[in-house]
Amino acid sequence: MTIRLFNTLTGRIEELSPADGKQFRMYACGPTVYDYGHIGNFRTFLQVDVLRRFLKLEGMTPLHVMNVTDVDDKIIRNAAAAGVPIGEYTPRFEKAFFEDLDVLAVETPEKVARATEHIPSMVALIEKLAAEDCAYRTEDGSWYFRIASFPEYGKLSKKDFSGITDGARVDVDEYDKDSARDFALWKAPKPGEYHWQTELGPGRPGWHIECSAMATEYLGDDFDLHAGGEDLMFPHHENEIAQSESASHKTFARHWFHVRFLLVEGRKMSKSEGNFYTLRDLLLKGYKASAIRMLLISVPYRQQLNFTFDGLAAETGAVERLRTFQQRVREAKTAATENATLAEETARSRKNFCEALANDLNTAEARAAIFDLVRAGNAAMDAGTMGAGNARGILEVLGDFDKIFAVLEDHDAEWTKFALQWAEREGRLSEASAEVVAQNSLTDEQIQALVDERTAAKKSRNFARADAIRNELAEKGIVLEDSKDGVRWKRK
RNA sequence: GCACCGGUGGCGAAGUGGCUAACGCGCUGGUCUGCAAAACCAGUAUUCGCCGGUUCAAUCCCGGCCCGGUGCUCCA
Repeated sequence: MTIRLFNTLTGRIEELSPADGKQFRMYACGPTVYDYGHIGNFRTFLQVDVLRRFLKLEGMTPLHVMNVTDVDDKIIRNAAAAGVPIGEYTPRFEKAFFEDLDVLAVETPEKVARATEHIPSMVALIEKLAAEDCAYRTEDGSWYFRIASFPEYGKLSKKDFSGITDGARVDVDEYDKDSARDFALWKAPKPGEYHWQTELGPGRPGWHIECSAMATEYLGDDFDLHAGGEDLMFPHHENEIAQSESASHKTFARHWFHVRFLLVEGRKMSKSEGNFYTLRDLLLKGYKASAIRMLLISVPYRQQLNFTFDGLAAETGAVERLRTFQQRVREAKTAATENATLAEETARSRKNFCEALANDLNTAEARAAIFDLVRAGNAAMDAGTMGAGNARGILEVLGDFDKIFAVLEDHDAEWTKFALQWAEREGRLSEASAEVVAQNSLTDEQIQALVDERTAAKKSRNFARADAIRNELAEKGIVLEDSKDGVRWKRK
């Protein structure tokens, strides 16, 4: 199937295919590991995950490179405040970041590249730029990119820089608003600052050169797609293009994929608004990992997403419905004859699902296609008209759905427990909601023992005792489900 | 200020120049149950921010206005 995706560079929806016909080479800007990731960060990583998973479903092999920025102004500042070298400051946040990706079922890219481990590539690239007369050194020993040497500057973000002054420059990542100016490639160390001793002189790399150097090292001068959050379009990605194309004289990334920001309860997420949430904040509040993934995925990437707690609760229910359905199809007694209508509906669901994703990654429609199948399947099972072939077909479609959405397997309880243990280690257990703590105050074995006692009480028609146990568990957020073949329980 | 995106039922949200305006949650009714819960089924927007215009026909195209958001500065 032809995959069509919006390309920021051309402003059009275009066909997506690997240049070499087989391996899809993509680069995605990763985290700056100076703090825990927030849900806005993860929306971007999740949408890139959906993209790479869909490429795989369509038979392509991704070669996906992601950087980890482990040296920049913020890291230097925070590490100094904590009184440790940056090399001791970043590992815990990098570790936390990858743990969070696991929680959200985000696949690990084929290659993860740390900035501090690629200094020589960056130095080589800057030397190349200097040879091309696109980079120059200043009195303090820093190196800058000469924007005036790259007439196409602004082609990604559609900005007009024709009036740019040659030689105007800024030396830090964070600076006061002025005009766009030459950006730093290499920053000379301030007194006492950590630095590398290189052919360029002592210093550390600028933020933009890192991605250019590492993308080129692993993917070559030109590759299929470059991804990131919408805010990175300018200046970060614009600068990457300027550096890379000035050095290689080739088109850097053919396709640019930008994920829109999310709002929280209708407002921009910010610490001052009090609506700033890390993944771990949400787990400690009792929201399930699968619901968070589902919510952040369900709104197409080019659309602003309004993240709300009502929405999160709704997605919990939606995931539950899908899981219950899968379980029911697996265990259903099938009819002797196949249901032609149901087979048709199953095929249509699968077709709609793929077509929706192929159409600029419309996850909302893809998801709707699966719920259509849930309804049709349940109705057929109610009527006792689902054949064994029907069941196989439905499970196959659910399997494909889950290759993208990855929410059917239930790891929620273990991730919640993981977050609680982390909070305990960090002395942050007080941030957990009372309900989450209560839910995890009993072990699975203790719960099962109570459930068994209730079943026995029911059998001897001691409903008072049975109801007392049910209430006791309910108070701890544990719900029971009576069915013909026994009792199931779960943490709500 | 300049540039850009969006405003669809109680909430989240898809979509289309004319056909029943998806889907999830919620709500209401039903099936099931010792009673519940869970599960399942069914119903649930004559209407798509406001005002004009184009058109035989507009929620969808054009213009203006109002509201929310984003970029222009570190940010996913």
